[in-house]
Amino acid sequence: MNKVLRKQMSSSQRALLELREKIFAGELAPGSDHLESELAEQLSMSRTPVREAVLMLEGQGLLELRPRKGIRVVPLSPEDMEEIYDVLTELESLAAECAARASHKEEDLRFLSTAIDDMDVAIANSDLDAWADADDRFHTELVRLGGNSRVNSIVHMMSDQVRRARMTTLFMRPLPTKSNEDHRKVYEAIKDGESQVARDTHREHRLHAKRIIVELLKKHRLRFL
Amino acid sequence: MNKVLRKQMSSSQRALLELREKIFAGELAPGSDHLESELAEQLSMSRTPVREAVLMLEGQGLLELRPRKGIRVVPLSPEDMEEIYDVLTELESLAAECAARASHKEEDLRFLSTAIDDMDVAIANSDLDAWADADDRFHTELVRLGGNSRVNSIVHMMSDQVRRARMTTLFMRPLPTKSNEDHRKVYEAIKDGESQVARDTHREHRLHAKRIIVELLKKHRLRFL
DNA sequence: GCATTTCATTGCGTATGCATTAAATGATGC
DNA sequence: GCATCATTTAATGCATACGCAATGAAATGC
Repeated sequence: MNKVLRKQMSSSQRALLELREKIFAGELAPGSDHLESELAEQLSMSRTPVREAVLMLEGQGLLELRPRKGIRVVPLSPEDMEEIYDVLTELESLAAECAARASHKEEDLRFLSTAIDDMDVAIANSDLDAWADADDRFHTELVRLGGNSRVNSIVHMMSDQVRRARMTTLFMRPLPTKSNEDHRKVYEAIKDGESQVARDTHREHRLHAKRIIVELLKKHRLRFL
Repeated sequence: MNKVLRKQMSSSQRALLELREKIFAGELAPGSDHLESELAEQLSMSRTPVREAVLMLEGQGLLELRPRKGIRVVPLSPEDMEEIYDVLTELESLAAECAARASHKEEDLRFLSTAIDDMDVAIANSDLDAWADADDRFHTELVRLGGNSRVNSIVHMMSDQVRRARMTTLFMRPLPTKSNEDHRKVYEAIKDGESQVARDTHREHRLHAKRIIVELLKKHRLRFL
């Protein structure tokens, strides 16, 4: 995130952003507890804006407020992952359906196709970070094209909740070579306005991804991420 | 809400509850703007806990913060209603599917069947308030039985967002006599563990309800509720 | 008149300090 | 030793104060 933009930001905004980053980076470890005053010092500001940021992050499911026990970075159990993937499956499928129905012009779908191409390249280079980035862009853009702002924000919220865990599992699973076929099918369906196909294809894609992740977590006995 | 419990509540909690009530009751009108200090005075507390409550309510989509313009009670357009109903359709269908798959014992489903019976009674008495209450309980319980805590909280959030509008439309539409047939079908499917039937039936039920509401809003040219 | 600048107002963002209350510690009785 | 109660500690919840910055009004220039 741009440091220049940050200068003219309110302290609460800064707290929000920096806490998010620290959470995603694992700098604030999952399951760890922190005091308001401690976080305030880390961010070199008073408790007030920190409290506000923490409240918002609690609403987004990233922190848990336990008065006098500490502010906990919520850890994810495999069951939580299942919950989240189920929500993502339903809402992204809806988004795919709506995107197809909206009959977008091909140029509106450029971001989507670029993301798909980037994933191909990333896989060819075995570049997992690049793949994850492109995959993120695909899903973000898909949901944006769906045009439902609630779906959009919920999906982003859920994606944020699994962000940390995703980084971990990404390097444990086999290269997602086949997954881009699904992405292409979804793309084509949207382009051709085949809403039912878009929906069903994406749904299958997501259900499959969920199964892989859940088995992975079970196999490696990862209880909290 | 119990007044005794409220005594031992923190001011922020009280602010949260009372603002919610005022919003649902229309005492804070949709689209209206308010200053922090104004709300603080109404609730006879300082700005600090009000700010905290307002932040949380913003996160729940009930308020919109527009610094120096006022805190706006977000109004719902017909498009917003469509968005919300679409989310509810997907997530409640998922919940129905999961509830069926979870193979609950019949006694676990008692709340559900009671709610259905209550709707029958309410319809027989043409008691719309009682019907709305029972319908609410049905959907709440359905989602609870689904066992996905994220689905649960999202559905509650969306239901809160449409709460006001629902009250209005409720009295404009014909008595929902047929709708209880759907509820019963969903109930039976859950009891018998037929997850696909539960899902599809509830989905149809919701899609139908959405169509009715949307047409109603169009017909009456209700632009903001 | 209309546009532009200046100025006053005031709502908000943040820091700070105090009151509250939950947890931890120690004291007392059994 | 162990349980119970008093005491201490310290983190939170809230009120308050203050400065900044945005907004609207007034004043000035064109």
